[in-house]
Amino acid sequence: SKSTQTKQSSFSLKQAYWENSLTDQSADQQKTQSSTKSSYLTVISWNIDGLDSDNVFNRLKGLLSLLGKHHADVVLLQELIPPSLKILENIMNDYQFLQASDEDYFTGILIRKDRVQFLQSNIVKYPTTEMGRNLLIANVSFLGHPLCIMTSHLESCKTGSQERLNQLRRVWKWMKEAPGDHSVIFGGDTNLRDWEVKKLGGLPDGISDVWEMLGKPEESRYTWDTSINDNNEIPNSIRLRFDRIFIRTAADGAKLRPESMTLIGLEKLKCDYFISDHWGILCTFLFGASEEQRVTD
Amino acid sequence: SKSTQTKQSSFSLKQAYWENSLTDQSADQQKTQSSTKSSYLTVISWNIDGLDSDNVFNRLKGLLSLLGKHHADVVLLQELIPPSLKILENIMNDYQFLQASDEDYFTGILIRKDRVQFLQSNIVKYPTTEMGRNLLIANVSFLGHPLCIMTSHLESCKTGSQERLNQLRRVWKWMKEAPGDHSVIFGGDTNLRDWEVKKLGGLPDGISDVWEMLGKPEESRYTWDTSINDNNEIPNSIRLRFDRIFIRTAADGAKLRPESMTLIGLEKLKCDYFISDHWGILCTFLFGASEEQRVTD
DNA sequence: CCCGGGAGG
DNA sequence: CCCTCCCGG
Repeated sequence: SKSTQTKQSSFSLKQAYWENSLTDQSADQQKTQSSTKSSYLTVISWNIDGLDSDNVFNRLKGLLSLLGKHHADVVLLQELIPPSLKILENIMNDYQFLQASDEDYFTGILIRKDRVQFLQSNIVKYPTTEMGRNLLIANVSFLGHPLCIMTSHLESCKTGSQERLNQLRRVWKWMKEAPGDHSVIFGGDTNLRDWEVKKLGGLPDGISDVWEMLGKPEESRYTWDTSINDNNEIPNSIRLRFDRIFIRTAADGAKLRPESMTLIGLEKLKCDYFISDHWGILCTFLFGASEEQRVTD
Repeated sequence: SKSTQTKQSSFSLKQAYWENSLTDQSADQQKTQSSTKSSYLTVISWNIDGLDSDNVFNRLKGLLSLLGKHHADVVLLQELIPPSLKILENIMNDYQFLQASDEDYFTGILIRKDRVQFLQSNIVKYPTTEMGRNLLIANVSFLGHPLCIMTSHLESCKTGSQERLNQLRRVWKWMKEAPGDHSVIFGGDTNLRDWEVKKLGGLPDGISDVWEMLGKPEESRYTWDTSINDNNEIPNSIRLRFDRIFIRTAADGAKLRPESMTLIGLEKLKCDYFISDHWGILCTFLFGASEEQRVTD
């Protein structure tokens, strides 16, 4: 019956999320993954391609499996759609959900409740977007550190360049104007091409690109890569670094420092499809002493 | 019979050219048009849209009619094609013809033999053109003044911007490096947008845009204007100053000075079509004293 | 030879 | 959500 199927489906999704969840014990042995006690802040940013209606169930299951496995402190999602959001909310009940809209597709910030304390949130409009895009901001506290978390899905396509750069300037402005005691992390699908950032004169003072800070590792460069990802059936091999993490360290207090960045969602599902046409970014951060100081401790 | 038709057609074209030719007497009364004795140098530059195969005969007849009427000293044509060139050469036998190629479409310089003495010519390649474009140069003598005449059809379309600017730099370089005793006139279809010239830092020292020198007259600004010209059936009204005349005055000797610029080909033919999708530019120049000196003579 | 949108690769 | 080509406006 439909009812039985639905229950089975629901169970299957719950299982995908919870069966892979790391116990605190196993997580403690893996510094790039989160446990209740870890001092690492872990962040995932991922455009989950909610506009693609193919293999939705399998992809959602794959997504839940990876989100359960990594159990990140903060999850930034782009292209959420109402039905998927509802399911994620229902299953990932250890997270607090913030959403930037409730119609069409939108971004969300997921906060792991046992690790991160929610303080307040804000939705910033892009006045000239033609695609309903905006900036979602959450102020939170992590191990006593005030954090400003932001996500956005900047205007898409090459033709959206002008508007995209308007939006990027606005993002950077909000990052710069966040309270001085806050560390600021922006993660999202920027749709940026490198020449566009160059056109703006590069990153503004005080804002850094986490991928660059980590030495531009080639293996986590391209987050949209049709040489591997064939969800969109694009015959040409095109690789772009659409998804980016920016940080601004707090003026006072412990300094936020990126430790690692890896891509997730690289494995094909059994249905011969990827979870999304974008890879996800999994990023870890530490507060406090510099690398040198920490090593000599 | 076909033979009769051809003869009639040929006669019709010859008539179009010669019947409108000004006599020296009437021309002397119109300073903007050329007579054998006039000290005005008259130049026409025109992209005659050889790639449009509609109404070819009528358009050629209209072209010949206008070229006969103005009887310019120098005619710079873009988008000549072999069959049209052959006809023009045959009928306009009072001109010497230079052509930049003999296949596809190409530019030409027509020199009125009783007024302008041909010295030499040169074809300069654009190494990276994807449209077979080049620069055609003629060194001539007009009333004892050495002149360097240039024409080109720079890379077309918005997408050709980068290559077009490469070509423009090359044109300007050749203008600057012409012998110091020569006045240099470039006329052609530059396909330029104003922002592109701005991007290059404006016109280089020593090179002037004739339309600007004449005070930017609004009535001869746009040489490609779909608000009037419907040859291309473009419903949007778009007006661009694609066709331009540049000059560089000689370092020594009499200085070349533009006197007037008007657009030609603005009238529709009986077949409800224009001669070209571009207007032609008719320009007059004078050598010698400045305006003030000449007036007080 | 403008612009934008849609299809196909 | 890449690119190019084609078509209609």
